[in-house]
Amino acid sequence: MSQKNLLHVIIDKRERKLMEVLDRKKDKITYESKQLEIADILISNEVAIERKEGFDFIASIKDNRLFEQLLRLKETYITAILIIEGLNDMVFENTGMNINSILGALSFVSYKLGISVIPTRHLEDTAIVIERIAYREQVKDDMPLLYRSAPKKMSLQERRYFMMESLVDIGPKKARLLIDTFKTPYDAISAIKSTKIKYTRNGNPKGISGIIKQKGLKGFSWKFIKNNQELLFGKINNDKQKIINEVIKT
Amino acid sequence: MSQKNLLHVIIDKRERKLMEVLDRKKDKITYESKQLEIADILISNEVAIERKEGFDFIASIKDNRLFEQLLRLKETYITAILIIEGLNDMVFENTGMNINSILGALSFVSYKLGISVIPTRHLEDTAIVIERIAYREQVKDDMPLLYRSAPKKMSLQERRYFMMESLVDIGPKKARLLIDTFKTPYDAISAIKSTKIKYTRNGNPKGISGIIKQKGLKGFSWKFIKNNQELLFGKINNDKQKIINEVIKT
DNA sequence: CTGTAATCTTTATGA
DNA sequence: TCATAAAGATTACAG
Repeated sequence: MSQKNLLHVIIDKRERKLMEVLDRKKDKITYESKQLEIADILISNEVAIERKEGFDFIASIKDNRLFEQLLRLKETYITAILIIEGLNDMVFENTGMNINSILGALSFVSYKLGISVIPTRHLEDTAIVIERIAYREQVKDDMPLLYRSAPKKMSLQERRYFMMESLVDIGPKKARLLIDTFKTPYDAISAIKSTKIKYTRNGNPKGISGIIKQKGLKGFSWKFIKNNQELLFGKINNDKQKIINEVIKT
Repeated sequence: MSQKNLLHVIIDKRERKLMEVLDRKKDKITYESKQLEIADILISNEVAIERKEGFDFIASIKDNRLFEQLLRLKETYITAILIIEGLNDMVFENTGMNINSILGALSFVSYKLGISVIPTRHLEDTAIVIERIAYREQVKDDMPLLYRSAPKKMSLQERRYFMMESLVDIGPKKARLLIDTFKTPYDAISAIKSTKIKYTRNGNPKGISGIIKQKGLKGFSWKFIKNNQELLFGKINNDKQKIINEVIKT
């Protein structure tokens, strides 16, 4: 399998060691070093690789770095590949992390995120994999029998959920509920704006009134309204509001 | 996270050992044993898993069994998963096979065939992976999506900046500028709402008019307004708006 | 990612 | 009707 055409890839500046390994394969593959923002290795405009060493893989699960990086990778390139290097027994055991979490993350990335996971033993293996993939993409490109989903940017809808999650006292569930009910962030925020806190005769807050209540949304109570009105609209004169509520109270 | 719903999978008759392991997880997952022609484990009508132990994985590369099986798997099920079990250094070394061939096959299956490869250490890991995937497919179908782990301990002001950053075509600088100018997210969003896009005589968008323009904020173009109005308020009838803008154009 | 702890909502109950 | 307690969800945090 002689390769007349030299393979060529782009490698992130920080991957010094990988370059050293590739230097020993000069006759087969060349590279250029650039400052890459998203991937570690670029095979083509469509194929990008993120490389993670075993320990860093685990660490990146904890701080959510892994999913952020991989989602960006997937958004940007048609084919996103994750090479996990040296994920051996030792790595699994020498982390205070739950095995379920590690395997769960692995499964999620591979089967739910649709990112190609390739395990290797060490950097030398990784270099081989890179060379193989570059060969397929750049030389043996005559095999188009695979269908891969086009890069998927975050949809508007996802971004709307996303936006509501920057409120306080909220998580994915409530964020979704708000957008699903009110359709747009503006309408959701307007709903919060128009919501009033009800008070008991003794002056204790108890429940809310307004469109959110009317729609029967669960999980939104006076504390949520109070905190988020402050966030969204600034300090509110609660005394004044309280009086009003006394009057309009049903 | 109590699982009221019991997970259920179908396992090929020959996978005796796997069943033994799953028997110890009776409270979480049940299975039925059937004669399966194509896959080893069936999670649903759409998701099927092929399980291969390290040595058999290598052996199946040699005799071409691997690609035959996996291609059939991919043809039959929407999501095809390959669990490679115990592919450790020993397996790599104790086979007369070229390392390049093994890694090449691995790469091919994962990135070119588009099959989800999940490496595990042993059968126990495999059982966990099966349970995790079944859980996602059968219970957690209403995906939490990608949600950003919003920094919970943030001052109100920081959170306002943060909220603006979930707009499109914006970064930390513009987000800050918006809040510093309009004080609250609601006022900032209202400013975007009331902003109009100006058009040239030929009907091409050019510049904006409104409070944002008046305040002299830099970096907010008609594209920014258009994209974020869509995000915040939903589709806008641009034709109608265009006409209005023609009239009010300064 | 997962599992568990902390927190908040809602429902139930008694005064 | 209000206040309190228990039950049920959701979110926060650590690993």
